[in-house]
Amino acid sequence: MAEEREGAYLQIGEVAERTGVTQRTLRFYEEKGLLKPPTRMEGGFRLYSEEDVRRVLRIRRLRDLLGFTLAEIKEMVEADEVKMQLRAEYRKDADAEEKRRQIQRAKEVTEKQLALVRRKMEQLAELQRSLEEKIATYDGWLGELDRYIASRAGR
Amino acid sequence: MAEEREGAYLQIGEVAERTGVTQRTLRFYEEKGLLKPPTRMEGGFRLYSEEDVRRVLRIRRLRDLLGFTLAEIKEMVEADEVKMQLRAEYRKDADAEEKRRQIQRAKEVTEKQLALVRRKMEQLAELQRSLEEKIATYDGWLGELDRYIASRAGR
DNA sequence: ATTTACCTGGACGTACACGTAAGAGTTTTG
DNA sequence: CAAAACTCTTACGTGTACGTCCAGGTAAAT
Repeated sequence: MAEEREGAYLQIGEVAERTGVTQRTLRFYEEKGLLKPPTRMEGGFRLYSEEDVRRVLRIRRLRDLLGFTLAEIKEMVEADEVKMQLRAEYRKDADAEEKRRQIQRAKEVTEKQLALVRRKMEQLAELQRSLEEKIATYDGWLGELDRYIASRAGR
Repeated sequence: MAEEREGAYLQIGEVAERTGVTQRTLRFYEEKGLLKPPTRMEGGFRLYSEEDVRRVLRIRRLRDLLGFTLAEIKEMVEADEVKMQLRAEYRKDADAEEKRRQIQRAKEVTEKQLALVRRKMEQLAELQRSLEEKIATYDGWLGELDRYIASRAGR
């Protein structure tokens, strides 16, 4: 097996294990632009960082639990890239007006996502309420039935 | 064109229009058991009820906004069927123990759905929080930038 | 009665998100 | 250094959720 914890760089197999996705999925995400091409060994093996692992986990959460498509997730990931980019050159102060426009754009994208998330939460809350109501109905029925069964047995 | 509002029975075209899905999708849902086979005219044309329309809308909400798969939605719809069924013969009292088991089962299914919904809501809340934080960061940057730009203009 | 709009089942096509297999190369281990 | 374990690219396959097209039957309006 591969050496353990070599400087914090992980091969695709270990990333797959840690994130619970297959190697195919990792290559697929790279192909689709969801993961930036990782560094490689001389032989061509991919070397991932812990940051990459976190990103994969985030992608899966957005997909599995929240039902976003990979296209939507890609947008979000790209918005993150912009943020990192801006943060990195924040001090370098190249053309303040241009930077302002970029930030404004990134903010608008984020606000759209937020609006979407809020809509989803409202819908989920409604669904939650109706499910709780349903369970209450079942409990009521069960109680009645149990009383009925008990009364029959008692006779 | 077809007659307007004939006794509250709708043809597939009108249901499609009202629900925003295609006729193909309606037939597909029927094929997959998400919609019970509707009544037909002598000629074979499907006749839907308002109840059917509501069900379609519910299916779409579960799919589009909450990201459930049709298989999951089918389970939910079937649980509803059971509930309707039970409600209908609630008074008829045939075998109380058997009915108890059915209700218990339906309740368990509903509880699983509820647990899933709660997990999704937690994740969404977390995402919401991080998005709000991101926007705050952008706002901070914008404020700084604007002050900088103003100070430059003032000089 | 005929046009016109609508519907039917069946079959093939498609976009998304990967799965799986093949054959060859690379790295690690004994 | 050779076997074992891992990874590489390429390419075709799969399940889901429909879209699209077809030939032909049905319904409503003129």
